[in-house]
Amino acid sequence: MAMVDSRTPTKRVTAADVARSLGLSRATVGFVLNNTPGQTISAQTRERVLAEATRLGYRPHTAARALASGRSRIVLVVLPDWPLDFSVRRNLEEASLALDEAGYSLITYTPHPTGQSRPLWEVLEPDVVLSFTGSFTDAQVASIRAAGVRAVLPAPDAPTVAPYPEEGPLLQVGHLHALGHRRIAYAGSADPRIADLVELRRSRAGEAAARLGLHLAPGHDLRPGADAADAVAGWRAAGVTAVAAYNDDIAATLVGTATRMGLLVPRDLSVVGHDDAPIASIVEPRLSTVRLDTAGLGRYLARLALTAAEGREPPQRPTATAPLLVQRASTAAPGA
Amino acid sequence: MAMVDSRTPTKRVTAADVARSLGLSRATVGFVLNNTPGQTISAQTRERVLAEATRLGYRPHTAARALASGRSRIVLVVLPDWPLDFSVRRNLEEASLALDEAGYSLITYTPHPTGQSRPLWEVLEPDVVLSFTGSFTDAQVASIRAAGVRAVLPAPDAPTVAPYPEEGPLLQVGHLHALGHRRIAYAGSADPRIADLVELRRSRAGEAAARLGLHLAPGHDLRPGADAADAVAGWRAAGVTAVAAYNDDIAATLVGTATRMGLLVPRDLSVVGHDDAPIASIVEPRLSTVRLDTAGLGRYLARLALTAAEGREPPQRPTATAPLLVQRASTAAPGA
DNA sequence: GTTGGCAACTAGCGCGCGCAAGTAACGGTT
DNA sequence: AACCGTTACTTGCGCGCGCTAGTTGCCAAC
Repeated sequence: MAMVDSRTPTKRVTAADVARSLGLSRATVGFVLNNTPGQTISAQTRERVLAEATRLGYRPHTAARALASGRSRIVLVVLPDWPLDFSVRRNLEEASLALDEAGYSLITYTPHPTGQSRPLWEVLEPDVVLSFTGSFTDAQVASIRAAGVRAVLPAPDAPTVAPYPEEGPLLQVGHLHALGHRRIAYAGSADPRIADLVELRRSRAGEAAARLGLHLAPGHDLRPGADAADAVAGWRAAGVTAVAAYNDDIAATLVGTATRMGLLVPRDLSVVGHDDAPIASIVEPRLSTVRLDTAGLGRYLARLALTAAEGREPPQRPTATAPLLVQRASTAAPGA
Repeated sequence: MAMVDSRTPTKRVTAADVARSLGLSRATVGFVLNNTPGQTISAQTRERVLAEATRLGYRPHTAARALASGRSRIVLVVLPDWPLDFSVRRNLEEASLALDEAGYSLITYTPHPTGQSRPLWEVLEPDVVLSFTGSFTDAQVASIRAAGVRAVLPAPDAPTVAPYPEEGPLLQVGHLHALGHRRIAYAGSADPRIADLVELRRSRAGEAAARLGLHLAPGHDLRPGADAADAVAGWRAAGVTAVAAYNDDIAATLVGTATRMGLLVPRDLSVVGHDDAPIASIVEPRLSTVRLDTAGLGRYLARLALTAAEGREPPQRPTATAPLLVQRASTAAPGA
């Protein structure tokens, strides 16, 4: 039982310590700890090494390993400037877990708009730099390449790999239609930084409506937490009975506004969210929403990074399962 | 003009390359590039080295430097689970810039709720690990220390340096008391990962109550999104008219539960949150909450990290970080 | 003329690890 | 008996850098 004094930090345990303590050579210890292929180590020795390593509390020195092997086992994910949706963050967590299993670490990085500080890819020397939004500027690619990073994703010459098929709006509209709603509107987010994604989801919702023989009532772009009384009043006047929202924040904002106006959700207005964020089950009434397979998407992202790190072929289309509509209390038949 | 072929990455330029190209020794180059104190280098040589380094595109190898010096020049900021609003992120950017000027890099890290993957402080071996929320669990501190990190902020033995003095609960209880509430309870989070922080805030609330001549009614630890009908019913039976919540998620969960039970917030129950998270202004009624003033916190954090990294005395605490009670619609006088 | 001091460097070790090359022992083959 | 292949290791170099302990030349002081 090794008692660690927190005041005078004990000198770090190296592979040489483990070797010395067992009367073995450092190389043998290294072979065991790395499972180096092409090396034959007796099962007994392997056991002893592993046991002694844990007993002494050995932790490989990342910098030394990176220096010797030339690979940092770091995947740097470059995030956009705008605040990330809940689903995106879950996605990243999942990717991080998957990478972790393979011995890689995922680090996120939001470049400064000013560009004043040294980009993280110069400091960390990651094996892979991956843009979450699926694009880098030419200057960024040049900078990353100059920093010695082998794998940049997406590769400038390769087509963009869209992690999200954006089928959520289809489920939203389908759900509302199935409940009997015929006048449906789409509520986007007014945040200009995600205008593209909002537009994409809105058009997907429009397509879904068209396929059902409807067309969407005029929509509004809202700001989370801001009062949306005008939008709600407008929809009511236009006979809209249900709204599909860009995400759960927007949906909850709508529900709050409607309640404040004396309306009853879902009787007077059905609202369906997107992402199944925590807020969806916190607010009253709890939000019907779309749950994405963030785990599947995250794993896909991880495999993308892994194959790039090891110079293998990128995986096929994401294996993520289709999104799922979670029905809760914010949607019902019109007037019910 | 060195043309870099993006396909076959050029071998990296080392300090030895710079030295060889000038007919100098590696040590001299190192002294110039590091501005090593106690070394006398002629101005001319210094110029030549710097010029040649930029000409060849020399970039110090972070891992090698970390290995040799024993310091990674990395500051790891541990972020909370909830999404950060824009002002907070701006503060982090500010901190990052300030650290960058001092040759340090700021890396943010959000630990996974599951805790399944290897924490980043084991991988990066940062010089400083800094909790943005001002608290670590004992397990976290132990893990960080075990990873060989010298400076952990806030230090467990020096709570006075914490960026957040945890005065929020004081404001919460004071606010409820001022509204006329005399039977007040505290609602914690049942999440075991933040048990310490929950306990700290709860005891702060208890102290505040005692100072006002009250003592807190028995509390409950809740789970965000889970129905808290039992807790609410118990409080009602005990004559509790107001609840201070650990954070806005818990507060919103309480408001939702109460509404579902047919109670009216704040008439039948006042609820005050903590953090002024986005959800606080999304739900209906909007939550009275405590806003932690993050203005200037970024630069303060940077200075805090820097002094810790270099073993100097920590700076004084800026007065700007005093928390603020934001009154919205979830609190009122009892029965009002 | 010796000494001492200082400016301006250089030689080289060590950080911890990965891995190529070498070695010793042993059993089986020709 | 010589040779080979396999197992189970060991020796030792190199990754790039920080930094201590020199070394050299030159000039001032006694």
